[in-house]
Amino acid sequence: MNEQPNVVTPEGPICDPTTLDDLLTGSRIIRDAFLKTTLRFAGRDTKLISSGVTDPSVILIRSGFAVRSCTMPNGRRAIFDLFIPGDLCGLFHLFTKYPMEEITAVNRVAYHSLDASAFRALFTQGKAGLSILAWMTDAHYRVERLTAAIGRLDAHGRVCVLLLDAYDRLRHRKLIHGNSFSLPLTQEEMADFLGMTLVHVNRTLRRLREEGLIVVERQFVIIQEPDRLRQLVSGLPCGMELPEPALPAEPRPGMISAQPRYEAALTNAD
Amino acid sequence: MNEQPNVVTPEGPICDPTTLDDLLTGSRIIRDAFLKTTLRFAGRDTKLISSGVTDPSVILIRSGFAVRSCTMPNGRRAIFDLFIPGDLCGLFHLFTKYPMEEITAVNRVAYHSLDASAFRALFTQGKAGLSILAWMTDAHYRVERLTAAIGRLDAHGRVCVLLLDAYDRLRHRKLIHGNSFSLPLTQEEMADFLGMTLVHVNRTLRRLREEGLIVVERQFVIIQEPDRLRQLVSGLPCGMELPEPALPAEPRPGMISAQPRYEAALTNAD
DNA sequence: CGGCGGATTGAAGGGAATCAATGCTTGTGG
DNA sequence: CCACAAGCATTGATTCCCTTCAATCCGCCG
Repeated sequence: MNEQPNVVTPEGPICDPTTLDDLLTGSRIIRDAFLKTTLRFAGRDTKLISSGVTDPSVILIRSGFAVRSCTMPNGRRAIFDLFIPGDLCGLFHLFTKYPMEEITAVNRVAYHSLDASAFRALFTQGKAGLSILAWMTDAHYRVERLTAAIGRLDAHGRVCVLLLDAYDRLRHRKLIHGNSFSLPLTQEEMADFLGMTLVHVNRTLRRLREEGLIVVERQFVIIQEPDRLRQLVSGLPCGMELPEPALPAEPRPGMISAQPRYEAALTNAD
Repeated sequence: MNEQPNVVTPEGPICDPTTLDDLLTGSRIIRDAFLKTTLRFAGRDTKLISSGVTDPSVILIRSGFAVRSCTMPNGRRAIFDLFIPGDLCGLFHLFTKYPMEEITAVNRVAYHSLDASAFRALFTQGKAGLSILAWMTDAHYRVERLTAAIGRLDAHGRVCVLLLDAYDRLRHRKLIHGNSFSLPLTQEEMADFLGMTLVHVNRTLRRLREEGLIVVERQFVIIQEPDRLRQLVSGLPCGMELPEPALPAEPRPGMISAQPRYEAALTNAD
């Protein structure tokens, strides 16, 4: 039943170099299309895409965080994905006239948006289609990873997955460099993400702090033992670390200093 | 916090008619490409796509069931998706050289397969690309629905989701017509799907039977109160009911009788 | 007939939810 | 500048759903 040993994937799942190159090209086309649109802003808890809206659009996040979620009749909420700066969201609304899910800013968010038909047009432009596919694949892996975590890990493990994943994604996108970062999620939001309750998230965070694994204080996270964490959550499906074209540093001038400070990059705080 | 009433989506999320038409055209191209390849067979517990394999391919299921899953170091398994006849699987392996996940037959499965590069070629052929996108979207909705169920529903609700979804998908594909069908999953597999234990799946099934909602006996399911069930699990993200071209009825001659029997269609049993 | 995989059921324990109260920040208005 | 309220974080006590462990049963196949 457990015959297969931990097949450690060598450097993670990644396709061949030529395809990687195509993906980068495609992503540039997409990025440029978004950058031509005006930059918009949304405050905390604003819906970037509402549930039930007729013609949803696709969004490129420039700064800030957002989540994809839905609320059930009993009032409980389930969060499926966390979007960080540079992410494309709403890809899965391309064919749905009335999405059940919504995308909400957890933060002050700066973004560009393209309506579904304009985005579908992109699809036939050179390598852009391939890139869209890759973005969707990436998003899909994140949900699968989450599903596995919620279904087969206890509270301790789930919180580790959430924090470690955020850490890794922010690092991969070069939005942070050290071992700490700001994560503007309330404990209730973490709970909705991980299929737990606010109270239990709190207790679990305390335990993690006592164990010296991770410190979370206010909305500031310090990853103390990345390697031990990574070991704890091994075996879950993992993403692809797609190549990504850099975004022009910051939407608003004056925010970019010589060495980018992550607080500025992430939360648009002073 | 719970201000939005149950926005019942009128007839489910579906895009505009012209796009629907394009999708159907695209799906036909894809279907034909698969049908040109030889038909293969796989027995129960055979891996259609193994984890860690270098160049995974895409598969069209002709008959039988399969699951997408991964096994964690502690020996526990998580199942992410259930594939039924007519499904495309392995779409999310297009860019991953070493997938962590595997696709396993839960049944005797007949299928066609195309390797990743051949499938990627399809991508640029007319509307096929759009169709692939739609297939991925559909699969994505299923996992999100599962995530919400595991995270925010109790055992009772989760089992309902699993059985009702299987029922709806089989019906949508016209593989069954009545209110009963054969579902070749063991209780352990259901447990891995729903983030529960085998024992508790069993108890929950008993409770459902006692309540007169669903009867599951051996691998045969009878949906007794579809409407009450649907109400129980409302609020979850729901799929799109894509238009699909019909597949030629049965891979092996002699299995198709005047009125198709679901046992034959689903399990290849005599 | 014996063995095996799957299903079923019981008893006991634990992890997480629930209920409830208190503290801490932050922002707002007097 | 302070008071107050609102939202979030923290902690305790209790309950219960689900897991774990274990035994038995059933149908099937060699």
